[in-house]
Amino acid sequence: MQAVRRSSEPVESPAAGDPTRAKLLKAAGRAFAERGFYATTIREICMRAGTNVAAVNYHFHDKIGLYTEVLQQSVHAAHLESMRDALDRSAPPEETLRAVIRMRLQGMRSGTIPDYQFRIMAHELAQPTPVMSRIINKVSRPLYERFLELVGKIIGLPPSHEKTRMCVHSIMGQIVLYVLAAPVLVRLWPELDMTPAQLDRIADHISDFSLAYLREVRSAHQRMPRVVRGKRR
Amino acid sequence: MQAVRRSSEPVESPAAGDPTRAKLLKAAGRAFAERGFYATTIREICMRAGTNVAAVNYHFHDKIGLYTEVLQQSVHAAHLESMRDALDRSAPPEETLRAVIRMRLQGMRSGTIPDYQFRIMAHELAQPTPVMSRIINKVSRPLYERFLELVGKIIGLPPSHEKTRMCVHSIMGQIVLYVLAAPVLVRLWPELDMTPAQLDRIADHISDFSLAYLREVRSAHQRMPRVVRGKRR
DNA sequence: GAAAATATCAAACGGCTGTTTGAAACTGGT
DNA sequence: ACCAGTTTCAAACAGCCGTTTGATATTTTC
Repeated sequence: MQAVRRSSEPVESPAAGDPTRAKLLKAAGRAFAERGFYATTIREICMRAGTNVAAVNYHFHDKIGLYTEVLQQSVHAAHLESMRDALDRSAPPEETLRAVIRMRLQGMRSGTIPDYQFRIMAHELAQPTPVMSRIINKVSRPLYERFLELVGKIIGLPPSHEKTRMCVHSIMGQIVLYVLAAPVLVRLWPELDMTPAQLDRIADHISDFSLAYLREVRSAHQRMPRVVRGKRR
Repeated sequence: MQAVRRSSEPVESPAAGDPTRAKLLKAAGRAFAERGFYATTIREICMRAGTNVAAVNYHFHDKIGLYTEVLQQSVHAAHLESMRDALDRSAPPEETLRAVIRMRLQGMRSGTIPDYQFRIMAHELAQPTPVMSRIINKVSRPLYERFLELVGKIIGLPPSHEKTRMCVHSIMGQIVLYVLAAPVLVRLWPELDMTPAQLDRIADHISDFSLAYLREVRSAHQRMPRVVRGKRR
């Protein structure tokens, strides 16, 4: 009937001026994080938001339009900025690595925004939606490349070197396990309660675990630096 | 109308004597691995299997009955046996670790049975079904505990020690990343093609990466063994 | 070879899905 | 007080879902 509000509108503030739109985004974020895009129903979102079923189609044109906007707004979340800042800060690289790992794991506390993002990503990994590609290129790639640079600095190899990439993957994997497989881990190890203190202990372990190898690689180069020079891709 | 075949029946052979039952199991395994339990439709399975829609309800009573049997049969897959064997073999623990990691990653080649299992597990992590708990206790827990023993032997700590657990998680995480996040990794690093040769290189990297820290922990104990003795859980 | 048990089939069932509709309730400007 | 523009709402839409039905085909049993 009426001209549907598209994302090209000037208003970008999250909650001001449009209560039902904001309520829908909030409820949708929660719902999508819990059950994924396909399993979440519009009626479920609207019930949580306390709106009519038609509200989604009126404000976001589509179910996937709402989903897109939920992911879009999560891109601009504050914690991502701070993560980028931490990666760009010119502190000693080993220190930066510790800080980033710790930050990522603290973002796992349930109810936080990065927690939502991670859960949505878990659903995307299992059942990709057409929206995923954009998010990867916008969010994951810049972080990934900064991570490559950071680890490359630590081990003394170019960022695009295969070994640098594999080291980054090893660190990412350790973090991702606690996010994606948390329910399984808790079942295997009931004492794992994910309190802030335990998350810090886990973060420290991941740092220690990873730095042991990274230092080994660096000192191996410093002893015989001629072997690995070709900038393999 | 008729007595529905239940799993208590004596016949357990996978493909003999009952073509449509076997066809359904095969098609369902593929479909569930690709799209998960909830997103897979009975009609889709039956179309792939070339049977009538009612066949699923006749042979397995339920959609979830079929799913349960698919998971059940995957438990008895041969590669799990060989994995258990490898973990129980009394070879030097570091060697065993290398072999297990390599085995797990080679099982990632698409189309193999362990690949199916991993993909189904990915869906379970995102959207658990009531069937998951049983599978975790039957499959994951024994492997997890053998893994704890193996790593505990390497670092010289009891299997239930927190550090042992975290080391196991660090190794698991590195492996799991390549399984669960493969599509994202390929997008971030297009040269990652998952050929058997590359999978072996990745497996070797994970072993090297992990053993660097494990050896560090062991030698730290050997130098001052009094510090960490209390069998924390 | 007739009777009984088993297996397959097309068709339909109720229920839930995303989306649309057109009327009603608001809103701010003059 | 009026009216145009915007937002809400109950109701309905077509379509797919898992499951059931009762009739038909197939196999087994004696």
